[in-house]
Amino acid sequence: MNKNQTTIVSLLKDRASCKGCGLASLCLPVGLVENDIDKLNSIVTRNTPYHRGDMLYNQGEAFSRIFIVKSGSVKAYYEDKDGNEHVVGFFLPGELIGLEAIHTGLHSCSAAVLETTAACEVPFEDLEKLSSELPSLQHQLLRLLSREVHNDCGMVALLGNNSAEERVAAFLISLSSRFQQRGLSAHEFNLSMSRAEIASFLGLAVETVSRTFSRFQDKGLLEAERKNIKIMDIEALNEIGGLCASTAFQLGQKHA
Amino acid sequence: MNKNQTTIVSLLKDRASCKGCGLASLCLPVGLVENDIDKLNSIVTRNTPYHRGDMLYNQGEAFSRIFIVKSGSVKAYYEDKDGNEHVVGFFLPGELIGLEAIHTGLHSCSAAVLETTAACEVPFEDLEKLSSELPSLQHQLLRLLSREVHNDCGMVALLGNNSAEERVAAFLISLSSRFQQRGLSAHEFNLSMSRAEIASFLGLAVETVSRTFSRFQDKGLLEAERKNIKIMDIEALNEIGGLCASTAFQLGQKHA
DNA sequence: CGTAGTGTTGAGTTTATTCAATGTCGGTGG
DNA sequence: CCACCGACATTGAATAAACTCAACACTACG
Repeated sequence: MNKNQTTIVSLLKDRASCKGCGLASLCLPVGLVENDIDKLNSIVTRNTPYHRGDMLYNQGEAFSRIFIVKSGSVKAYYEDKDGNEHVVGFFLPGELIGLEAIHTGLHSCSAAVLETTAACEVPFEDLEKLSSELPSLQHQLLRLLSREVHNDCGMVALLGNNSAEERVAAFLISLSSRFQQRGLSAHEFNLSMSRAEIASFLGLAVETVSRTFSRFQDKGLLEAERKNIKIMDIEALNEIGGLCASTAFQLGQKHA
Repeated sequence: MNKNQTTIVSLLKDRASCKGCGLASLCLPVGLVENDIDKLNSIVTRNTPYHRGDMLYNQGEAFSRIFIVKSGSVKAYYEDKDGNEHVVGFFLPGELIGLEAIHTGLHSCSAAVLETTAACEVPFEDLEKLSSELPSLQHQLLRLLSREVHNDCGMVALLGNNSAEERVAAFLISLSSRFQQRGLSAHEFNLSMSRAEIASFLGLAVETVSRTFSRFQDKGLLEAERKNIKIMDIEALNEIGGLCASTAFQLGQKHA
C-alpha cells in the first residue's frame, strides 16, 4: 500500500468536528479547515441505520446523491435481463457508493445493504457546488473517483487472467487490508456477504468458492468457520493472489 | 445509448474555436463559452503524431498529465510480476487516458499506441485549477471519471459472468457503437489491436477469440478479414452480447 | 423440533485452454 | 520480382479447470 493513500479517516478521527460524521473520506488529508468541514457537514444527511436487505438505490433509478458507509457493508449488483444478479462490488466503512451514476444521471446497478449499516448521504448537486468553492474538496472527489477507476482496472485484470484460487486469495487480501485500514484486525474478520455473493463478484460458481476455501484451509492458510475468517498465513495468500500484491491494485475496494 | 450521453464532439464539432482541438470531450455539452474554451486551450499541448509502439506513459511512472485521443487508438495494459501483459482497456478518439493514476499519483498501468495516433496532453494540475474556476468543466471532469467507473463495472460484470461468445459479441458491439458515435461506420471498421490483445482484454485465449470470430462468420453474423470487420447482423450480435445491450453499460469504452 | 437457507462435498460434463501444426500476410533482401 | 522470414491468425486434438447437478450437513430461526 502506498503511504500517501493513508485513509483520511485515521487522520481525522480525533478531530472533534468530524468524529463519527462519516465524512472522513471526503475530507482531504490536508486542506479542509474546520470551517470547510462545517460547510460539508451542512449538506450531509445522517440516516437512521439500514438493515440487511435495505436498498440504497435501485438499478434504473435517477441519480441524486451519493452514500458514504460509516459502519457495516453494502453490495452493488447488476441484474441482467433474465433476472440474474451479478455483484460488481462491495463497500466497507469509509467508502463512497453511487459514483458510477454521475455520468448518465441514472443508476446502472443497485446497492443493497448486507448487514446493519450506518451510512450518510450527500446530494450530489450540493457536493459539486461546494467542490467548486473548495479546491481541496474537488481534489479529493477526483481522487476518490480515480481510485474507483484504478480498483476496477485491477478487477478487470484479475477476472481476465486469474484462476479461482488466485481470485479468492486476492479477494481475502483485499478485505483484510481494508479492515486493517479501518483499525480492525487484518487476520480475523467476519464476512457479511454469502458465498454466493463472493462467487458472483469473482465470476465463479458457489461450489468453486467453497472448495477453494476448503483447500486453503487444508493447506493451513486460513480457518473458515462459515462467515468467520481467520487468516493464518497472509504471506502465502499474498503469494497466490499475486496480481494485487505485486501492484498498486486494491481489489474490490470501491473507494478510499 | 442514452440521449444525454451524446458526445460533446458532435455538439462542438463545428465550433471554430474547438474544431480539431481534441478538447471536445472536456467541453461540457453546454456551459463552456468561447472564452472558457480559450482558457482550456491554453493549458493543452498538441503533440506530433505518435506511432505504433510509442508509450504515452509507463506503469510505475509519476502521474502528471492526462491524454486525449484525437485520432487513432491506444491500449492500456498492466504487466504482472512474470512479465505477462494484461490489457485493461482500449481508447478511441475523444477518450481520456490516465485517469486511473490521479489517486496515487503513480500510473498503475502502461499506455501504448496501437496505430498512428494524434493525442494532446493536459497537465492535470492545470486542469484541476481551471476546473475550480469553471464549474461546468468540473462537472464534465466528474462525469468523465464516472463514465469510466460505469464502464469498468460493465466489464467486471461481463468478465465475471459471460461466455467467450458473449464477450466477443459485447466487445464488437462496443467498438461499433463507439465508431458510430464518432461519425464512422458502425458496420465496417478496422481493428487496430491484434487478436492477442483482444483475447487479453476479454480474458480469453487467442485461439478462443479466433474460433469465436470464425463461428460468428459461419453463422453469417459478420465477415472478418484479419483486421477488417464487417458486421452483417448487428441485432444478432446484440442478442448474444446481451449484457451491455440490456443496460447502460458500454464496454471497453474508457471515457466519453 | 422441523424447516428453510446456506454451505460443503462428490461425480460427471462442459467449456475454454494448451499444445501443436498449418496458413496467411507484409516486409526485406537477394 | 520473387523467395524467404517472422509475426500474426486459424484450425485440430487432447487436457484441464471450473461448472452443473445432486446429495448431504450445518445453522439459525420460527
